[in-house]
Amino acid sequence: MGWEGVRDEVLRRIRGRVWPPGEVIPGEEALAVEFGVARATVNRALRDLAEAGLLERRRKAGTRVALLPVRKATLDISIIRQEVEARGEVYGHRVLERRMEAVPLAVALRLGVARGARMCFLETLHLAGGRPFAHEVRWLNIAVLPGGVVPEFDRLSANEWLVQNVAYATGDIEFSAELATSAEAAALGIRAGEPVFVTERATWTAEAPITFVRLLHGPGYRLRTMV
Amino acid sequence: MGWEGVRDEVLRRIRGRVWPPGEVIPGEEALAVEFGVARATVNRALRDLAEAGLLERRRKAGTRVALLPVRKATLDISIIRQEVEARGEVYGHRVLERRMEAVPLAVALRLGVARGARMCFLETLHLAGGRPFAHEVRWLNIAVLPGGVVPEFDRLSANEWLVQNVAYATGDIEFSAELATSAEAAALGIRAGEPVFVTERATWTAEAPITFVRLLHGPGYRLRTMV
DNA sequence: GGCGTTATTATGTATATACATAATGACCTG
DNA sequence: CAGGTCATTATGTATATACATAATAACGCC
Repeated sequence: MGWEGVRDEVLRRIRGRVWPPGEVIPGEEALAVEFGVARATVNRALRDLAEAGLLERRRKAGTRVALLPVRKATLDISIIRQEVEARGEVYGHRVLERRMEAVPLAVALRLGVARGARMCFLETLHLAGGRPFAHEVRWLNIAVLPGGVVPEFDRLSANEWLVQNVAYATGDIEFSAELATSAEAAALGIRAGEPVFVTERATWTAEAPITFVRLLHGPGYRLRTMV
Repeated sequence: MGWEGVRDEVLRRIRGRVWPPGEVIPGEEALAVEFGVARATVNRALRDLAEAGLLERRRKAGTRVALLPVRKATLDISIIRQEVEARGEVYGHRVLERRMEAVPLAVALRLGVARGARMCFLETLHLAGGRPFAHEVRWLNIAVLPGGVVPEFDRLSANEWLVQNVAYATGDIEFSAELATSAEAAALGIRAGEPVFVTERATWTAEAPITFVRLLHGPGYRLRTMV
């Protein structure tokens, strides 16, 4: 039995309430003997379940089944083109606006730059099968662009361009529900006052902020994940 | 240097484009020699980065920096009470409805039960500091309840009760933006036509479907995650 | 009994070694 | 040269062993 086998058997016992929530399960050594594997193999299996939030492990105290399991769902944050193509539709995008602009206060706070700092403002419409799929508003720190030159983004979307040309970065993401403004509705081809699914994402490296994006998906859009 | 040290150094090289996207990085053996650690230690570090979506690993082909990194953001799916208490507010909940009902077609499809199957219908309001926080509509398979008896859910919310009394389960989650109906708006204390953040979650075990929940958060609610 | 110190213990990590597995690329054959 | 076969190779996993670490439990002192 490999580590996945051990994991599945432990999972079965948790689900089957052989080991109910809150209960301390046998130690790695004991399980290794029971399953006839090395302790390292048991460790790998239990570590995996702990990372998934089903077990809580503490040195000396042992391993117990999580009382209130904070399940961890993993979202795949993909590039919009991938998302559209995964639906079997043809991807396209149009740059609506592209200029230098002082960032709004909210964006400045989110990215940690001085208020009034000048960044590249981009407004883009992403298309799926020729129809509006998502409306994007983005502020981009030109300091991180190689050579300080802002590309046209007419062939490659800013998202994709950044992924391929700027260092891998960390960031945070916020999802919310809002009402489309009339301008946003017009861009997305929906009526004003219809609900939009908003994704806001701030990205930065250790050295500098990179970009803040606000992405709007029209009614019917669903973000899916498995637990 | 431990495995986290190796991971951080590799991450630094990826971010610093020492190893640009698409490039094959040195093999585990070579890195182990360079860093002065065992191959298992390098393996642990690279595996971690691969799980995060930054590296792509294939036997024989080697390890390369992801060209289009599908970043994996982990959402912590917690119990609503925890979420409210994490905001420093007092949690409460009220059961609005509780009856047996034939499931709507959409729910039947989502849970994989026969259309028209009878399940327990629950309508609940979650409160934060006495004010409406989320509106919950739930269908619950009574077959999975120990003894087939439906609890009152007046002390413990259905969510929490299920976590503690029914086997750990798998499921899927969908997030979307919708407009509140007048009934929903009334329950949440908002105006009809305001946008709501919708979380729909289906849960089941290998044996049977457990529950389908539709959770509505009013305007201002934000789902946050880090990448 | 209260409180700080120490011993114990389960998990965490590191290592060398060995073999398994999958995918590539070279080779061989028709 | 096409196409299938096989050797090669990097990662994947398993193992025994050793030591590190954190947290508890036991101890002993005042």
